[in-house]
Amino acid sequence: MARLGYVPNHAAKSLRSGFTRTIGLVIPDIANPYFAELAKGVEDAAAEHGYSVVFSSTNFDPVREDRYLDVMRAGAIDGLVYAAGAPPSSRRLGDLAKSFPMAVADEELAGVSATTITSDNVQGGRLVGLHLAGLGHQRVLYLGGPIDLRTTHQRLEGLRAGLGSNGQIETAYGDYREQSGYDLVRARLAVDRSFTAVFAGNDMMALGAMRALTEDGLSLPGDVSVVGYDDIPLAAFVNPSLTTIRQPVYEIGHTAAEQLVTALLQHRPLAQGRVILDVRLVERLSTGIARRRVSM
Amino acid sequence: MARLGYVPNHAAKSLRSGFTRTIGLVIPDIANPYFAELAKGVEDAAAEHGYSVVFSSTNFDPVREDRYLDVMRAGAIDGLVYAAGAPPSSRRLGDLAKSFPMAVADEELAGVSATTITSDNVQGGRLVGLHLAGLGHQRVLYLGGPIDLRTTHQRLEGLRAGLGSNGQIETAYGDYREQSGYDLVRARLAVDRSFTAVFAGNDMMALGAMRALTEDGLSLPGDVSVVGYDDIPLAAFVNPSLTTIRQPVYEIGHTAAEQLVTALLQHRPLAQGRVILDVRLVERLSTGIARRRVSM
DNA sequence: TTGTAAGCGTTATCAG
DNA sequence: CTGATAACGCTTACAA
Repeated sequence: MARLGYVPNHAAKSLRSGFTRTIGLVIPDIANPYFAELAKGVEDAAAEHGYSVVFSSTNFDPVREDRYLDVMRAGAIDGLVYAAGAPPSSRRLGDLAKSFPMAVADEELAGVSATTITSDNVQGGRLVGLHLAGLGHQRVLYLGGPIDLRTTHQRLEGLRAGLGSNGQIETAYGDYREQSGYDLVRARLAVDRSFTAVFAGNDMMALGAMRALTEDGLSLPGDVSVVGYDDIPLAAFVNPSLTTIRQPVYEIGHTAAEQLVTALLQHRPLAQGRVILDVRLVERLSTGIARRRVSM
Repeated sequence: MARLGYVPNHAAKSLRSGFTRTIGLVIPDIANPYFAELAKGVEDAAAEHGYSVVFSSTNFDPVREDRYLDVMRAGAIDGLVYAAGAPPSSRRLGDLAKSFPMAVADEELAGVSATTITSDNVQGGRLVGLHLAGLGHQRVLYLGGPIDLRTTHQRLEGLRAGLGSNGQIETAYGDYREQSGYDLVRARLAVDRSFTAVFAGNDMMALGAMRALTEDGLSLPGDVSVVGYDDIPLAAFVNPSLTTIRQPVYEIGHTAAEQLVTALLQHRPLAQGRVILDVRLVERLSTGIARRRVSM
């Protein structure tokens, strides 16, 4: 009978069943290609199971985050993929995770014990360390991301391990934007020119670092090698092309949503596990043999 | 009082009121930076009015588009921002637009009389034509996007007008991907080397064109000038940096959602208007004075 | 002013 | 096994 185009009303169905077949996705910024790719993974996984995705770019705006908590409490979504980092403000989210199905992607939220899907940040750092050590680098400038993110420390930890006991690491922390990579390198060059390699917390900061180094008259990778993180599309196009760590960001999003949705469909609580996906080094032209160290 | 954290149930509210305070967004691919920026505009405008956004990347997949029609008919969303171009398959969408609040962004859907928000594609083409004519170019290779999109023809029309009566235009049509720009230029070079400039339908095709030209031993912009369209972030970073038309894509998304949501809030049908936003030429290093024409 | 009842469209349950 | 009924949580209208 109902093949004259009958479609059950969504609101009534939700009211009756308690489920909306919709999940939320919270990210810092959809226009950031890294998170756009993650969103794509989330949406694909959701669609495979008949779920829709409502997304929210928070920009770390507490107002916008709060609005989302209301959406959750109103039962407008059945679960949440949270990939917006860990602003100290949203500690409230931690409590909520206990009672609301939630998968955390891309970052480990301090104090939140939900299923977490990340890539192997320690391994990423280690691959960079091994690569640089293999090229003879011993003095490395590490341009970390936000200092309150765990990934920032994990990548440093890996770098230390990969570089070995002869390595000497200077650290500085930025905010993942191109300008901050530029600023940090300029500031560093003013006091210390002994490093032969820069490892940046993401590709945008690496680009900023390259800009600062080039402006200073240094050649890449002749004088200084640069390594990024993420492998955004830009990385292959800049000059010199950027050696970087490729994160399986689509997979991160896909896995997070997959875990969430299958748990939802089975009326089963989310396992409080950790999924750690592999990363790999993409070797391009921004890294090369270390120059002999010049005396300061 | 209800200030111990009471939040009205969303499904019940929707069932009763008939409105969900949610709009849909249909785009071809969220991982495409152009559409990600558009999505950001949509979400910002929606959030300003308390609306949520569920998005769907269709990839022009008819199955996924059909699923969306059901979501609409189920009343899960109050309206739709459609920015997924005009695949011939979805003519059905045209009928639906008559009965469902829908704003069309970025493209004019043939036969769909909804509010349409685009940038001024004729003007974009004209700016390119004037720019190239001013540099002495007369023979231009136009690498259009999909031939069934109106924008493809509008930009050509503008180019013709801007170039003036001395201009000679060869045309070829691709699919907006880097590879198609590459392929079209290679094919063209095999039969005709008289053009001194290439105008590509988007930046990705322009990059492909640059690759093909460079591989052929031509210098940019010494031998051939290249102009793109969109001004994606990559455009500023490639070598030589790409002269291109900047579309206000965030504005397109924002305006589309704004129109949709305000109409919804006022229980008023969407005006069947056209909003055409201005574009501008971003002059970079991929265009220069036309070389003296070499004989074939 | 405050309170009660009906109905939105489903689905699950229970009686026939 | 088929068919009527109640309940999901809210809002609006009407009665007290």
